[in-house]
Amino acid sequence: MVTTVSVAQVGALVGDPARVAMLQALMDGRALTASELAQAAGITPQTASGHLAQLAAASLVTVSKQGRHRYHRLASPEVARLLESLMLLASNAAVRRPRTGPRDPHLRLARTCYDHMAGWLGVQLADALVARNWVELAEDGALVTPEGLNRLAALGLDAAAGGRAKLQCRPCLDWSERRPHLAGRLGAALCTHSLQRGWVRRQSGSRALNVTPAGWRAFHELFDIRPPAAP
Amino acid sequence: MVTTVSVAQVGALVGDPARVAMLQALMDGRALTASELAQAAGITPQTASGHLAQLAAASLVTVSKQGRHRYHRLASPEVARLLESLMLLASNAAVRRPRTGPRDPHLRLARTCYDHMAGWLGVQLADALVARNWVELAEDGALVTPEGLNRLAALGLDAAAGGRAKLQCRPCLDWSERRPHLAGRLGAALCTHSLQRGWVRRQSGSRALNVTPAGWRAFHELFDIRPPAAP
DNA sequence: CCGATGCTTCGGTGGACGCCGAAGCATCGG
DNA sequence: CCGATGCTTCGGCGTCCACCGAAGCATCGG
Repeated sequence: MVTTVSVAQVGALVGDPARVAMLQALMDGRALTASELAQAAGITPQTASGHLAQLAAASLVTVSKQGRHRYHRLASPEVARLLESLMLLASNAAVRRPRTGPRDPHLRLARTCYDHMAGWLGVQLADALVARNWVELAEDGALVTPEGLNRLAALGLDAAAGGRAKLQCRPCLDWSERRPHLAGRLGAALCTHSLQRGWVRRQSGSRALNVTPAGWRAFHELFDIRPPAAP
Repeated sequence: MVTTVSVAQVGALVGDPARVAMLQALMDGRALTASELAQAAGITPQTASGHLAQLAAASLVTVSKQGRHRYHRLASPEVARLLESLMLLASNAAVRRPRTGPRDPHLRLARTCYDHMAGWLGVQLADALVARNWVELAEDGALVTPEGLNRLAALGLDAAAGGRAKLQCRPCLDWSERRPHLAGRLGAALCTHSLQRGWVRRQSGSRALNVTPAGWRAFHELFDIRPPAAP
């Protein structure tokens, strides 16, 4: 097993609290400077520098220097998916810790998960599409039904995804809700579509998404989603 | 970030060569004894015992005792997927190591990947279904086309998957071939179907699959797949 | 040219953990 | 009842590595 050592090396990289904190801070796809990441992880810049060098050497993050800043971002969506898997198993491991995921109510309501929407809103959207039989979701795979393909195209979702029949889909188990939401191209298309129409807005300096009044109207009309009673 | 520590703990578990070797040995879904796992990892039984206790405490593996043996298996498909992600990034990190994956030619030709088929055969099957426009595969999601649903049902694949329209699908990047193969329920159905019809047989004590003469005939007739020239 | 800012490298310290030998419990076979 | 097998716990050793202070380079603003 030659490759085993490599696998363990990657594992060891995500086995340190400081490094994981930095990677999680990058999970929305933004690029952050070394100092920002150091602060996110609660360590000094010189320690962070060492960690970032390791992450870059293993191609988990990429660096681009601009002036005296060095911007770091996740090297690929695969890294984001690795972190997803990790967070999933982490909360499973904390046996019956009822309060899963982040505490910030904004984050719990709606947030980005790399390129798609997660949180309460993400799960509601997934449920709505499943209820309409546009999509089937299993733990381990998703299926967009023929009807769903037509309806989603009629909504203009295919434009955001690059044309008809490009709405590949995959389930992504929601970190805070512990139920699947939509990822893959369909999930990404839903997210960009919602951002373009002004249904949701990125909350600066965070992965949280704010739902606008227009957004609540649209989600209600299209998917019968109302603001939750108890946030 | 309360949960961060948990995430790092799981990461640390997959950051040790011995533990990763044991988890990889479990990746085909079989249950193995502590001694077998110790041998697979190249460590003494007492060391393995400690590792397995940690893995069990974190719910990455489950244990069931039978007589004086204790059988260990992966606790859930999510663990298998975590390892997939890890192996993927690990081979990426090994910059331009041309020879990816295992060296055993049997493993490279065909093997199980938890519940579906991987290796050369798995990738060929995926390519064939994509070429027939039954399936679309993207890096980050899959789509079974309406035509594909009908054709796969006609082959009897839905029976193995539990009924019509239960052929949810997801892509899984092949470890040795570095190209996607089919996972999810469709992938699992293809695998059980092939096993039931005697097209492939499990090679005992390994994740490798042997393709039978009948299998080569079937794969050729249905998907125009022939044995590779250079194994 | 100079100080300030962002980031890195270097050295030394401390804690964590993987490893094995030895010994202790269970279970099976006879 | 006995020895053999499978697995675990315990203790001590060795190593690795995250951490920070201090110092060294780059870049920006003036």
